[in-house]
Amino acid sequence: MDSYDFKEAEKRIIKFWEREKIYKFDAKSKKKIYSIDTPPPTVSGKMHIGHAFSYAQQDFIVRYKRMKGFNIFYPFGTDDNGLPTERLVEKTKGIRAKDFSREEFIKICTNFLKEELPAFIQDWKNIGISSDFDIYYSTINEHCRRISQWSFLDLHKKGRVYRKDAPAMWCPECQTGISQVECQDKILKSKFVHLVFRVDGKDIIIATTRPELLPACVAVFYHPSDKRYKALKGRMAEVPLFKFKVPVMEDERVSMDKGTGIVMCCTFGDQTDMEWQKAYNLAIKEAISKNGRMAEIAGQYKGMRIKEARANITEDLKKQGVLVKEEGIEHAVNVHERCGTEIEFVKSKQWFVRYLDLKEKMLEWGNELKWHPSHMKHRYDNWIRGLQWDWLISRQRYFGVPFPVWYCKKCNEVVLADETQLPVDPVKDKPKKKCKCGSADFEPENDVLDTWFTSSMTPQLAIQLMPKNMQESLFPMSLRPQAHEIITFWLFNTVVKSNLHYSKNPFSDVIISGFVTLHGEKMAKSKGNVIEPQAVVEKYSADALRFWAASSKLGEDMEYRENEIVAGKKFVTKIFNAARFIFMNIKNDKDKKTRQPKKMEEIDRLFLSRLNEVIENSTNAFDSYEYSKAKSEADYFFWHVFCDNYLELVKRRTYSGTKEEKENALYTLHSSLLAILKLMAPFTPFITEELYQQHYKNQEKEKSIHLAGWPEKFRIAEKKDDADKFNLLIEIISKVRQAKSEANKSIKAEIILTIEKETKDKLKGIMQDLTSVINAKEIKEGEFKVEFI
RNA sequence: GGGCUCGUAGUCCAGUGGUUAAGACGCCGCCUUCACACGGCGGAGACCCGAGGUUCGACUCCUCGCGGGCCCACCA
Repeated sequence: MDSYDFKEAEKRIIKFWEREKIYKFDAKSKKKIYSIDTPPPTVSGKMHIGHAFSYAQQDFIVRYKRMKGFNIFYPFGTDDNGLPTERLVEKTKGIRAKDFSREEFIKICTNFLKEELPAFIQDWKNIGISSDFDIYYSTINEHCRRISQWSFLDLHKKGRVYRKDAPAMWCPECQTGISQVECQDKILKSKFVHLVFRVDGKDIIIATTRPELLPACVAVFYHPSDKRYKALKGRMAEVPLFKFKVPVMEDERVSMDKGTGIVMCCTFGDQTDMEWQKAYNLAIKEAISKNGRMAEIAGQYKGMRIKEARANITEDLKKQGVLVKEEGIEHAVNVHERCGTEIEFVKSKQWFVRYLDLKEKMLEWGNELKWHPSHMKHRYDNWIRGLQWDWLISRQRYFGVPFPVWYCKKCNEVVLADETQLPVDPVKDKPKKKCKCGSADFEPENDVLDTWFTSSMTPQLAIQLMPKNMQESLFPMSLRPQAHEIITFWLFNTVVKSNLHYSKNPFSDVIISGFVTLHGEKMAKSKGNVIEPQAVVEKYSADALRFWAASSKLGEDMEYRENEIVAGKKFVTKIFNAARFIFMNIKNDKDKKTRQPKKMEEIDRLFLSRLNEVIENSTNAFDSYEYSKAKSEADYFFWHVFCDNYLELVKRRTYSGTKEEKENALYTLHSSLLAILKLMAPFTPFITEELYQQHYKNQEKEKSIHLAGWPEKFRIAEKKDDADKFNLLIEIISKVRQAKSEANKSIKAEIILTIEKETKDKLKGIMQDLTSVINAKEIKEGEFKVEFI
């Protein structure tokens, strides 16, 4: 074969891996298990380059562990119960979720996924991810709904979930509660109005952009160190227009330089308002109701839309002379990304997971994990320290895992589903028993669970696909690989859930990958700066893509440059050609010398000694998750030691050496190439598999290089000054090449070389190799000199 | 505003309390019987973001800046 056709080969090799079940988890094996809590990618389109980058990085580790002899449990799931999938379906099908019943919409989504998923998952296969794709879950399927609902029931049993009235983000236009991901920042024009509040007959001026919230005002705040208002502490302020009185209080959350430095607090104004309500146990007043209109307490403004009320109230404030100043401003507000409407906080009944009391324990759980890189733990800690609320898990969406809950119409009692009937859809199904009060008339819970509530169960989602007797040995898992921006969501929630359910951490090690940037920014569809990995694979091969991904350390973001991928492609070509040279000289199995010769040539010994160093360094690097170091060790050795020097040194013997010399050379070439292939197999699984299949399969036990053992050091007699001797040889070769280049001579030009006697003595045993590689007619003693003939 | 992180040749990145600061891409020059021109060899190219400090000595440790990024918070 003259050249390597990666397009043909990679397709063929993927099929080979699938057919031979190379990556199958062996449930019967006695080998030690290494299990991975694989991130389930969100189904919202195609695999993007960031996916390719981080999944390749976790795959390096997994492939290494597999070669190290572990029984690998590497499942694959897709996260498709969330809003992104819902949105994708709506977009692709041109429909709107709210026009369907939940059951209908779920059916549409499920069918859609059934069609789209194989192509979606194929992208992961195409970049050589070595998951056992038969261990598969989809976070919306029955299996996952059952586990997610079980989780809810279990937490309920443990007293960890509760339902209560709480402010929720609400879109008055769409009339639905929304989650944080549905919010968007938008710069809007607004008016800052300065209003007069009266305190003990004195006027104080308060600025606000929301005069329509005046009827919900419950207090006014200033900063404790603000001397202007210090005297007012504990007094009552009279709210303009509405004429009721609220206390003047101090709190550090006020910024002295904003507005007039004194602010009104309305229970559902914004986040801070709600914090104050909670902190000082202030009254709860609702100015805006769910339909987006003014509520009862707005008096004459009741029933008006928000903007209408704002205009009317502003007008009336002016009339009464209590509006002293009006200034136009621009500020960022949260809007509903679908309709652009400003988000309100509205009181409604929501389910929560109670966990604020566990902050100390959460920090301990984090300490018990082994973080790679270690600084990523700070993000976890920092998030916990800043936690202010219990986990709100209800979402007013359609496509998601329903709460396994009904409410008794007669006595309002919460009725839970029975574990045996999971998964349930309360809208469609009925409780197994009557309510305690005897009634059988139930109201279903319409909300669905936060998608993180389900994805925080990924270890169980995967493990429970296995036979019961296996499950215990798979949990906790060995490794959680993921990206850093979701430490506070996915990782945190998984750790919490696992500890609440099972009183232990879900995994022991965590590896955090960075992401791909373009011009310094994270690649994202919304920024329009995406590179499609599919196109990269098509043009340069999956090996090249992975080779590039291996050049960045864990946790480091990397700037995308197409040129870097070229280096990977060159590596593939180079190793193919190096193998071609070797096997040009080894025509058949008879020529293969797999046993180490009794009397080894000095140059071979020196070379293998150097290779041993690489094997050791590479292994150590992998053991501490430093795959990029492992890769550069092997890559450097292959290119600069093996190809640039050793192959040239050994040519004399392979072309014109004695039988013994030749056999010795071929042994070293044959066995060192295998070691190099193995060292590179985690990174470039395709070309290494191809060469293994072509040249090594017959003599090796395993049917794939990826099942073959990780290379062991060669058993040779190593001496202290081996490295010095080898480096000295290479240094001289390099100096001769330099001289030839400067003289514009061919690299093969014949020369007479002069070197110091001392140097010559040091190179005892390898002078003949030196002579041939530089094509010297003679090597003299004296000051270093290169003469052309 | 808070936390974390990064800042090394035109570009992407290695790296260590004392090195001739590594490699790759790009650039320039030379080299074609004998694995590879999808190549080889050689070369040019870096006051290691800035200012202080610790030290006999810092690109490497500390402090403060400046700049990029991510997450969180804020958005009266």
